[in-house]
Amino acid sequence: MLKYSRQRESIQNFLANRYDHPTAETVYQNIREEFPNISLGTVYRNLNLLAEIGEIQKISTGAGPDRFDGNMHPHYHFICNHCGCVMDLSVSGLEHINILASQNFGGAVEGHVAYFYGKCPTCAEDKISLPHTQKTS
Amino acid sequence: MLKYSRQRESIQNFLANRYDHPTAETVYQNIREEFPNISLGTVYRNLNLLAEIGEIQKISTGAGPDRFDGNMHPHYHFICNHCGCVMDLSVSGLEHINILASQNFGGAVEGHVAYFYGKCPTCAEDKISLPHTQKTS
DNA sequence: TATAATATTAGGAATTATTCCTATTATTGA
DNA sequence: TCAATAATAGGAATAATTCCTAATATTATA
Repeated sequence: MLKYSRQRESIQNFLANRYDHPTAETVYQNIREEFPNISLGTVYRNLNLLAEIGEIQKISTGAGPDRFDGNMHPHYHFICNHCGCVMDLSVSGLEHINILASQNFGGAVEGHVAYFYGKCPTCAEDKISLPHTQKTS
Repeated sequence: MLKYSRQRESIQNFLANRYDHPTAETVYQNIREEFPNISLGTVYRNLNLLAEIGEIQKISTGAGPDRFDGNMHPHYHFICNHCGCVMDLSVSGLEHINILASQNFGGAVEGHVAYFYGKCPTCAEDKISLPHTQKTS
């Protein structure tokens, strides 16, 4: 049985107003301004719980720590190979991708995740070769 | 400049003959039969290096350790929510997915990864609710 | 073939990211 | 108001991976 907690509410509100897919550590640092004694374990527990009940999304990019996304409208993610930033990406035409994947497969395809890689708009535009600062914290 | 190493060749050969997407630890345990003194660090270094030069593929499922795939023919992966096994999945009709993702995006989409989730053929067939043994090692 | 340059290794320490443990505190239903 | 129990803080523990260093293997070239 789920009980209300001020810490969890604060974490969810924080994510609802961010569009940069922060890590657990970044969430922790920010929530500490309101709850100076909150522990990193509490942040992780609530992030995982919120993801399980479908209030937020967990993004495992395969490089670096997991990230979290408060935007639950259907969308994909783009990860810049250059600066490492993670951006929202709406892609239409992929509505039937699970059905495509089911062809010639004996099991049941119930969902998918997809990450797109390349150069983000800022890095693509830059003439200089230094990656621009990653917008993370 | 890349120099030949017997350990790296052995790791690549091992993966070329496996279809179960082993973890670094599993690779390590198996390569130890030929090289009893090989270190886990060497296994990781070579797996990452082989992945970088495109000889093998690294699979980050988001749960548990990374897995490695010696099959470089274009294909996707399916991860069973029930038993955790990782299977190859060929999906046609996704050839233009990077172009779709590029619509209304200022940057450059150069690639993507996608993982499909659900019940593998074995688990879908099972009447009992216990997950069947994961084929990992 | 011998030598020099340097890439790779073994072994283990260190780091990173995350989960787990426990006594205390907060929430909630009765 | 009280009892049941979910959630927390704080920190230890774990899992996965990377990093460090002296020794070894590979390779280009003399």
